[in-house]
Amino acid sequence: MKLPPLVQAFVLHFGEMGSRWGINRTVGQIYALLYVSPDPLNAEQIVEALGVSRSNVSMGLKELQAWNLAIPKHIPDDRRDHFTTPDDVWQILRTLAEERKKREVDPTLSVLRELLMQTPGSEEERHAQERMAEMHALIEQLTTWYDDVKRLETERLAALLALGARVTRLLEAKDRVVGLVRGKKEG
Amino acid sequence: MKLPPLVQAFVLHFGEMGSRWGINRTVGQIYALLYVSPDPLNAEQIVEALGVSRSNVSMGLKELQAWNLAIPKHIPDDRRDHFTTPDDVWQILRTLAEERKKREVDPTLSVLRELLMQTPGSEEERHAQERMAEMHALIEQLTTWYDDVKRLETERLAALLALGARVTRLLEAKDRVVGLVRGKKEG
DNA sequence: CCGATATTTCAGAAATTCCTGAAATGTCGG
DNA sequence: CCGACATTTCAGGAATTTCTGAAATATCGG
Repeated sequence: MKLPPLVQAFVLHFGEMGSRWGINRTVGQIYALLYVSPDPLNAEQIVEALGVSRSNVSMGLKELQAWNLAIPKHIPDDRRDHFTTPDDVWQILRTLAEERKKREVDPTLSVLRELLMQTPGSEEERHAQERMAEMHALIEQLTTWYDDVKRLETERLAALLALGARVTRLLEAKDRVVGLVRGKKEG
Repeated sequence: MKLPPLVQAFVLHFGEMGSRWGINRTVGQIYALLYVSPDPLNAEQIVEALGVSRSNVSMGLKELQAWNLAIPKHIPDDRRDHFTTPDDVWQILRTLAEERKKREVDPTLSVLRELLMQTPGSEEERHAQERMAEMHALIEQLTTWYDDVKRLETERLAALLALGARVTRLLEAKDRVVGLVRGKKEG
């Protein structure tokens, strides 16, 4: 691997973290490389930069495309496919959230739904189902919130994040106002 | 593995999902089993229920304890350790978020900070560092929000979730009110 | 301190995942 | 249709992770 030290450190880190993120080392490294690269890269360039096999790069790119984290970019007068990552980090965040939800949450949600349909055949099963219902309710609430929030434009989303827990103050303020208005009407 | 069908299906699912969640099959299965079990279980009972080796269960329990997802429960007049999962699903959510952040986000944040301190030695490195700065800023913003929100009591947190994207309406309403008040003062 | 029981450690076997090189397939200009 | 190049597929070897059984360690009542 021959890369500027800064880039190399970044790429190696993504390789190492790969296993924790549920991707393999090469995929992590390819992503990191594309992310910091000023221009789209073709497979051969990635092979040279990372020192891995051509076929490994091919598979890695395929996986990144499946995640929508690598996008092919056509370069005029060049037959080879070139790839970049989406450049807006907020878009990357959305993509990551969407894909992880799809892979890590949705299957469980669907299994839970299925199991909750069944009739328990014993007290033990009844209790288990109750616990599954709790888990199901929580996941439903989270995904509903997520489906809602993901539609916000980036600017609003950022504003919401910046506000953080202070939104609750706003909620309280709202409640007070509502209380006031009710008081007026009724009083 | 001899378990009621409902429980078995749940346990097997968690085992299968394990790899996507960054834990191994046995750990997933142990967690699932403890989660739906009405009473704390000891290692031997887990061995019987799952049909895996005693040592595997021992290691699995150790890992779950490191995640704060299995807690030892002393049963009077019994030397053996018994385990449960935290029973409040919201608490489980908090624990999961905290642990995943610690394992999957913090290391990257710290690497990014370090790399951003360095002086780029080329235009390529300068550009890379710029991209890293974008990523760093996003992660900082997310973790700041998270650190903020995680302190909320469950009830408020749930309220916030239930509100979803509608908080933005509240934000707009607030802006209007502020505008009104300003108008009054100034007019 | 002893014996009984519970738990942990750990080396190596088993299973899984990752990576490679070779061959197959695809795609383009001429 | 051919030749040149680009990409993908895939069998099997390499690396890593998971799991087991045996041995070591820990803990308790007596």
